[in-house]
Amino acid sequence: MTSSIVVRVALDVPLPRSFDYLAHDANVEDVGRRVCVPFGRGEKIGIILEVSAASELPPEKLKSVRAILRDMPSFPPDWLALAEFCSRYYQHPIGEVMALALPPTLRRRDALPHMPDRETFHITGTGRAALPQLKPRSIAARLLAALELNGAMSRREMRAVSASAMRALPEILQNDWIVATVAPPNLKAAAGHELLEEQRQAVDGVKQAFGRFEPFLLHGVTGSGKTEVYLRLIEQVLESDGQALLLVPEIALTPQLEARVSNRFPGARLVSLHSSLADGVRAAGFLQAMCGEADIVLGTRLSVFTPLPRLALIVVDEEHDSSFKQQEGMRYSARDVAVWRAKQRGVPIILGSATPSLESWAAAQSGRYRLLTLSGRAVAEALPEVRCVDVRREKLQDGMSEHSLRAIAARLERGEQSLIFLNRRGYAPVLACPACGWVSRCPGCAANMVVHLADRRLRCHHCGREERITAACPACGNQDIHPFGRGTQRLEEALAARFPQARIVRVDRDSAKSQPRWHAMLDAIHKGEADILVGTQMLAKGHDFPQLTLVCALNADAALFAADFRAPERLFSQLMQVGGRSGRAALPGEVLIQTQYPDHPLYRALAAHDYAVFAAAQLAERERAGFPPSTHQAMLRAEAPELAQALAFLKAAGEVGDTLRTAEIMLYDTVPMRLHRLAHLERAQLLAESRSRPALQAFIAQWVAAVRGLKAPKALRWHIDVDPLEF
DNA sequence: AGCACGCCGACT
DNA sequence: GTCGGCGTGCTC
Repeated sequence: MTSSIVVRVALDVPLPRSFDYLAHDANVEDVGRRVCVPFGRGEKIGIILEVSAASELPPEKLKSVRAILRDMPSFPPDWLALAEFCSRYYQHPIGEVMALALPPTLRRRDALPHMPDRETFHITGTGRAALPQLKPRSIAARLLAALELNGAMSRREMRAVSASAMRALPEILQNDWIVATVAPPNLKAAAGHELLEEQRQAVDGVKQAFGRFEPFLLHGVTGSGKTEVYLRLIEQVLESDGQALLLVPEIALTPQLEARVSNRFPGARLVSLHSSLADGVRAAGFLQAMCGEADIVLGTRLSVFTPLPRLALIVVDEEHDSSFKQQEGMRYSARDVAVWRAKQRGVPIILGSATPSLESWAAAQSGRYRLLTLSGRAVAEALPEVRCVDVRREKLQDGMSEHSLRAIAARLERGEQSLIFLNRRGYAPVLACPACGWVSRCPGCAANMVVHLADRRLRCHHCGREERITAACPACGNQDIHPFGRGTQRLEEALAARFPQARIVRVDRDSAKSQPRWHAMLDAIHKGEADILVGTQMLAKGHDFPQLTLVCALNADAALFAADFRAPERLFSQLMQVGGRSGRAALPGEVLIQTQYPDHPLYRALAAHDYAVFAAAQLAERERAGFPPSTHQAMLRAEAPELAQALAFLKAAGEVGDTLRTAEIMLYDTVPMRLHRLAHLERAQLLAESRSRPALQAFIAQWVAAVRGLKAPKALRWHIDVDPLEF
């Protein structure tokens, strides 16, 4: 009997299992290594999960690995465990989880990216002694001579001596003619702001938790100095030779924060990671972090999967932001994964927000997270005054109340900026024919196509379809068709007509299409080259405009009575954020909310700047209605060309679910999604819910396994969304 | 997901 | 008589 070595390999295929291969030369060191294996008729790169003596499968079924890729270190056990946790928790195949966690370059058999050049080389005594004996024109001789002359050189400088220097390098190093040294990074921080008492307490609180797991919720309004708290703690982490992971919601926000971090720690090795990076850069950053050569990793949700051997602190900034939740493939929440990871690694984690997610807030209320509060604005400014403008009895002018218009006019006179917040881009939400009732429906989606008058096009904001606007009604030929409703473009037009002297800047996804344009706009606003800003929530995030003293919110009410139970939470957060833009400098700010419900508790809480009151009311309501966080949910969704197909599949899934569920599990009826058709696919969903997370986890594991066995039309797609955000 | 094999319609 | 439709089954 011959002894065999078997490796268990995770492969990027949508199958909920791993694959065994024979590997004669594998050893335990290879766990976590990349491996090239034959699969079907092709070959794939996978990751070795386990090395063992035997397989469950009969030996004749096993193929042999092509090669174990030993060109980089193995992924560490904690990284493998993280992937396995995600696979289990989100019911997603392990190979796909790992593929998603890796930068694309490492999923292929590509050459590894060039790492930053931090080594410097010096000639040794042996080298000096050997130099006269070498052929003078040889590469080795020229390199040694250059090193003798210059003292120390980097790889790049050595390449300048001879293009083939790198080929000669291994031999020269082998002979001890030269030594490589890596200059230690300078981890000294530049001076920060003076801390307020609350900031100091927050910093001290987290400091005491270094070296063990403790989750903190850092609650502080815009301008209260959360970032300074993070920076102080990162400073501490760097001093004790740790790595810090800083997660942020969006790329658009990253450059600002990145600049602030790198200015603060000019000598630290900062890696910034997000999906729009070039493959090589991303892989290099990932490897640097993995080799412990990066001190700070700053990135969007995907960077939660970066291996960090010296991890000492995790920060999730704007933790309530929905962009931490991936909305396709494995629908993970980077915030939740980060908390798990902090626990796994025994490090503190800070979730920071002015308007925490109700999940995090509830955790802080129950004592599971420790609450740290920054109640004042660090720069000693008053919070803006928030007022409701009752529009019930008023005839609005272009969607604006008299009061709002006068407030804008007053700002114009004083040379201050106003911001009009309307969370609806385009010119008008729909084009319609009053004669025959035709409306600009999207043929692929259960939605209207939005009028974009600037380029005379209709656009579906869901699937991206575009059409030219015709002069006459496509149904009846009537020449008199109109845009109905109001978007930012129309608002901009109306304001321009009303305030011809004002410089108006519109900020939405259309006007700030490209990164350079977006930055140019921000810059212009900053320099005071704009009087009125019109925009969507794009304006709400992370930018302060010193001359801005007025924010008007239009059309906020829609979210008050929306079907989605999270709509009020989002509205509160949005208004709080956009309101926070105003009055940050010496000028007091004012926020006007145009509403039909001036006494609504949400607006009252907002006017009082009282998130806690709002959150308590919402949590009570959620508890009453049995919504998260008092319950836990998992959503099974299906999409197919025909709604009946999606419904039938989910109905079958519901029936197997009923046979598997315990009394702790509630299975709802299958229903079409609110946007029931998207890009020609009909979509439906089925909700599973439980007060017990373990019970729900146990149930969905069985359920998904059973659903995988269900037969479905070829064109039908389905997925499970654990802890869904969207309904 | 790919990619095979496998049985029934309109084409050189 | 074949090229090809996508149904179903497998991948260590």
